[in-house]
Amino acid sequence: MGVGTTQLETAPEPKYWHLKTVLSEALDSEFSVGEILPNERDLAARFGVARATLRQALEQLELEGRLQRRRGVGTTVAPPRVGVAVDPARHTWPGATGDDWQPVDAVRTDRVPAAVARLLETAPGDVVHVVRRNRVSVGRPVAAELLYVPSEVLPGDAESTTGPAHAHAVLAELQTLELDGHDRTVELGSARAEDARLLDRLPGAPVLVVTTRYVSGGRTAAVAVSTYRADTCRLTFGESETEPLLAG
Amino acid sequence: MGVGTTQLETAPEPKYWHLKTVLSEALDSEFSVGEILPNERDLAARFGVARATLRQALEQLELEGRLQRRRGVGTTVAPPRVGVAVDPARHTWPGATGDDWQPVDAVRTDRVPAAVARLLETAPGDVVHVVRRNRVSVGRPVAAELLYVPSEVLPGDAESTTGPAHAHAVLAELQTLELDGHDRTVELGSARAEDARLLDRLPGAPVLVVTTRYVSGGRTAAVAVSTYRADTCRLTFGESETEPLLAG
DNA sequence: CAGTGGTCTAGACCACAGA
DNA sequence: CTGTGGTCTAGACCACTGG
Repeated sequence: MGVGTTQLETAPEPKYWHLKTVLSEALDSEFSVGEILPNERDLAARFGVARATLRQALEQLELEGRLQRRRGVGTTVAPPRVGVAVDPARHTWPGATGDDWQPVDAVRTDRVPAAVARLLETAPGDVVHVVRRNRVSVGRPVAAELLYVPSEVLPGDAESTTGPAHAHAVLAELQTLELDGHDRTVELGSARAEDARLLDRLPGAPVLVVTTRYVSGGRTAAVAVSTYRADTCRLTFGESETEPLLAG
Repeated sequence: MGVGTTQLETAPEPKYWHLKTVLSEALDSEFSVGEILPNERDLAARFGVARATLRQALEQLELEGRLQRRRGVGTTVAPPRVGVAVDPARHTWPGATGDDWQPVDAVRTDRVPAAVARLLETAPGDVVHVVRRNRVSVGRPVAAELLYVPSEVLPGDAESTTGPAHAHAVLAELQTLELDGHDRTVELGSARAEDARLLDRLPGAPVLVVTTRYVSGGRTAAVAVSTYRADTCRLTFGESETEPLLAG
């Protein structure tokens, strides 16, 4: 290489990108999980950048699950992401004994999101039961779910029409059906206000949206839309049922 | 409720959040896929907010796959996310005939990321083949992958040690082994500089990182780290092999 | 070249947690 | 109350695309 050409071709690296790298290495070597970082104003001053630039780096690190920020409290070093099993080896309905979800309540409605209606193949006006469930892992809420079940597919409509009792009733009736199979999609989304509150995050926080379609008797009998915290969760899909391995 | 209490308990909604809602509805009703939006300065002026605030709303919409922004060009309405099958019904090694990946090249190295070394159970200094592969869907690059295969597990070390020929050689040797099973994790990440370039995105762009562990003969024989564009992709995991359904 | 989105600054005020 | 992160502003300049 010629004299002075050392840095040619290198587009100037954005400050926030460089900052992120520096911070990331500092987190590895100089901080331990749970430790609290200096506040944003101090950090920005220390690195000689505007607070907005420093925040851009912190946002990336939070997205990657390295940091956790809480208003009024501070920025702390996040623990490694927790592995959350999404694909139970057993092919069972939601609500089968031993799954990791706790039903909260349920309602009947004839208004479901268009995307869900398309999967359920329901017409406008069809009554659908919506069961809300939460999932907790190691003491922290990790996911919120809305489970949609068309009234048609349930053998006998439960007496209750709302509340926790109705949630249990809908789940119980599902178990009586034969499950032919299911498939799933995973995509990135941002938390709706309601889910954000349950997940202890601000609205718009990044989430992994898992959509599961349950098939019974040749039709889509239920659709579950599960919203996982993207910062703290690593979804695991296991086929080797003997060992946890990647789930650790 | 008493007079004047109508709005109590409502924390003021952030402007960017409200903006996002308004824009989202406008996208549904007044714009079609591929259409180009007014530029950021005009949009900000139209809504009476600073450009930074407008950008915060646009960023969210891009994260959700509603918009696509390109420097020097403009902001366009994104097509619906493309469904990408991650879980082939067939349990096969990467590189089996008919998979959707095209090998690019491969190298031998004794330096692999710590997380990968842990999965492979390799010691520092062990030689590992690293195969780079790309995945294209409907003409667009959707994923980049690094496939790590310890030299030990390959029956005969190929003659070539680098380049496209070596990539094919490593993949071919994998097919001769018996595959016991595999498991996967999915998590949110940000694109490294190299992957970002391949995916036609800026560094740090949100990606879905799929880590697949292939087991053969009681040990982890290979690990694939696949990086999917989170803005344009919806990962599909199918078990009902008869129909595409959710993949559409 | 002109126009776009991407980066960055130096402030300000607000919402929230905890003492 | 103080201190934290969250929101917002009104600028500026840079990097890239396309004609």
